[in-house]
Amino acid sequence: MIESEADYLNRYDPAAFDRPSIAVDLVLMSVIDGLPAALLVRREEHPFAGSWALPGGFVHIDESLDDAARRLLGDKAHMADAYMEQLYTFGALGRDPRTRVISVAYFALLPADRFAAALRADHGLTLARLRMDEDGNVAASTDDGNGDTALPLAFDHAELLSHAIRRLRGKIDYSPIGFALLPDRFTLRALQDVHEAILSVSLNKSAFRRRMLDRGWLEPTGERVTGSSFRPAELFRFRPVSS
Amino acid sequence: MIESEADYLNRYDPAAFDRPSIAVDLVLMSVIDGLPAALLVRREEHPFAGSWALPGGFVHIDESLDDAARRLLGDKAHMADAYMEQLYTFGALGRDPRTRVISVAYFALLPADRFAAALRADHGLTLARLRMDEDGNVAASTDDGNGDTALPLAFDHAELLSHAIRRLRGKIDYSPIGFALLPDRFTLRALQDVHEAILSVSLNKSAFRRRMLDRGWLEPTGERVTGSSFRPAELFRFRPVSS
DNA sequence: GCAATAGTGTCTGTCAGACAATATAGG
DNA sequence: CCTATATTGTCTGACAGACACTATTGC
Repeated sequence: MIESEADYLNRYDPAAFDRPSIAVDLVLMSVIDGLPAALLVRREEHPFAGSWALPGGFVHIDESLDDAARRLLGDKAHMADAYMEQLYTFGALGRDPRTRVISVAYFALLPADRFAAALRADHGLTLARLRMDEDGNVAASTDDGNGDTALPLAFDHAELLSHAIRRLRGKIDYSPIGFALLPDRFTLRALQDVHEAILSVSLNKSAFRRRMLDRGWLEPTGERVTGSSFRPAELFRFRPVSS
Repeated sequence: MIESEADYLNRYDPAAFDRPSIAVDLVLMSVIDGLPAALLVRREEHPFAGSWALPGGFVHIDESLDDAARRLLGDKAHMADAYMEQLYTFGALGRDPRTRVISVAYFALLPADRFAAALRADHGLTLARLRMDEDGNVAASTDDGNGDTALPLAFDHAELLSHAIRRLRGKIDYSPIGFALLPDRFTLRALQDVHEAILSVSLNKSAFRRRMLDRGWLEPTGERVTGSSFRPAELFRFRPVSS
């Protein structure tokens, strides 16, 4: 089809049209105490003052989306790298009441120890436990010492979290992304705990071991956990290539 | 974390920053003659003059991404509705040599007859056959009467097509999206042909029938194909709810 | 030996692939 | 009856869930 005149003008004089702002929001995830968790920031200003939001920021004109996500990972979570994947782009009209903002959501998977380090390094971050109900709705809460306190979520960020958990659930069984949630060396029980937390089901022990070992992703280190008062478990390492 | 001043200013004065343009590109797909197919537009101007591109356009300031995709479906493919899904957002720096454009790709699935109708209605559209090699690279070609002629693809649109085929491959076996590629009533053989074209493998006939019938998605109509000189196949209908 | 968890073995049901057998339309 | 495709039936191997059993550590 011949390009219409409107398209032609639009392409060659893009400044003639109002343009949305483009942001990247990060779902920084881990598994903490048997539950999926994410890092949130408390909003101090309107709109949604007092609610919690995902860390994010605008995309600069001279950086790719992936670069923007990596930059924000460093700025907000104080780490140089992590497993990261683009999730979905949110572009509804009223999602930010101030102005038109389209957000490209990324999610990053972090081992629990690096998650804890980010929380120590930046006291503006809050550790949120995530629970998804049968309808796919996600609620965030935090342990404030007296138990579980709900954290109201700003913007459409509950929806972003829901997408992140569903993506993770869909991929964890057939892709090696689960290993990004564990330290370098880990036991099969720790791996199973991560899978159970993400999927929110309990898995059969021997079937899980069989399946994981048959995948060819696990390399026995020969080392074992120390300090247990019972039979120590073997430590495994993730082996990236299976061919 | 307290919002940084830069973020604050950015949020409240977004015009102070250069902003990328936001486009939506459509991967309009079907299965034609046993191969996945897409509708392309020939580019008459630089850059990529003489190459083929996916139909697309800019997102207006007062419409959501989904609305923009639906609008373009009507403008470019002349149809009111189709199964449509957001695919991925492409934001590399040099992807459009003229200016910074971020493209949100959507894909739509169309039955072969509506695909053919779009081609008749709009002679600017070209039917492209898609072939994906082992590395996931997609090549487009067309049947110009003398056989298969390659169609060079503009921008990063080969990558968009690759994402579309991979998404389709990943979902067709466990979700009912395959039915969006078939007319209202269809035979099990036609359904199998669609699956084989998408997955680029040949499937076992009885196992396929068993699996599909067990899914609970198929409703026998009691009617049969007419005009065959052999045993006529039964026509089925897709039944959306399985509960 | 006891407690507690790691790790193994075996049975069974489900399901997909292979492939043979039967059914039915037009001619 | 013949041809060509539709449809069904059966065997078999792969694999996951259930669950019991064995192994090993500190005390």
